[in-house]
Amino acid sequence: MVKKSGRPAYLQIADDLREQVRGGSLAPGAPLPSTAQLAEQYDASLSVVKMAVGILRNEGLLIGQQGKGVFVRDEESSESGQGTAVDLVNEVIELRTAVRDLSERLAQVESTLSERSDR
Amino acid sequence: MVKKSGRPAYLQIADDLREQVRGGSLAPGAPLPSTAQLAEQYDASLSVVKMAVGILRNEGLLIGQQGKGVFVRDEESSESGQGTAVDLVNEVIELRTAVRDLSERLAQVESTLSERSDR
DNA sequence: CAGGCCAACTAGGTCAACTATGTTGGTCGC
DNA sequence: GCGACCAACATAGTTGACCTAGTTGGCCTG
Repeated sequence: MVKKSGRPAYLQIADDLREQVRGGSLAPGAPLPSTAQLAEQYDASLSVVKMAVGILRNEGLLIGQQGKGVFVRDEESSESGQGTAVDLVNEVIELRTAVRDLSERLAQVESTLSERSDR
Repeated sequence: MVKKSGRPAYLQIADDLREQVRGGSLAPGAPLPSTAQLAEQYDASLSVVKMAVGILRNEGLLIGQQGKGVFVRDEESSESGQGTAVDLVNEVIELRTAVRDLSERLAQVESTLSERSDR
């Protein structure tokens, strides 16, 4: 990261990675270099790399798996945070099923708890 | 931040602030407490507060002004592209984090229960 | 009184170190 | 061969420090 623009390093790295994903140079499902390797590659500290990855992880573009690595998200969506309406719809569908799942599991747990505490 | 959920502190703080904005307890244009005050208020380090603010800043919900403070985005301050869609996006983001949080807590409870019934 | 300087705040960025946790591969003893 | 163990590596989270830069208000000098 030698670019001397006023733009902070962690944003430059995030931009670069985002572009690599969009450009196909990092295919969906493919692993990124390790944090340490990226740090060396961009000539930045571990912290700024972790920040950059954190942003893209927050945007849903990357998925980090502890102990294994960071991977480009496959499946739908991608496209940066504030995406199209289609992304939003998909997100809502996901959330709806997630809520239904949670409700069922909660009911299960609750009944188990009340049974046990009753006696 | 004393909540003992598995959710990391910087996300809990981000969620809380996001909710305060949506709930109107932090009006558009209003300033947030200083970083140091927030850190004390949440009983967290400066770093995690800065991280939380950074996320919301990245989401466009907050606007930081160096030397002055951090303010809740004021409707049409800066373009921010989609206008009304931003509200929906924020709502979805909030729901997503809420679901993730609940999911983790449920998983915690479930594993505790199954452990206990094992013996 | 006016102007300028300075100290005390603010946010933002970067770095280094530590902990926790998960994955993987190799070695050692049986 | 197989299981237990262990070392090396990975992400993730947290903390504390240091530096930059903008803003504000008060104090002091001319």
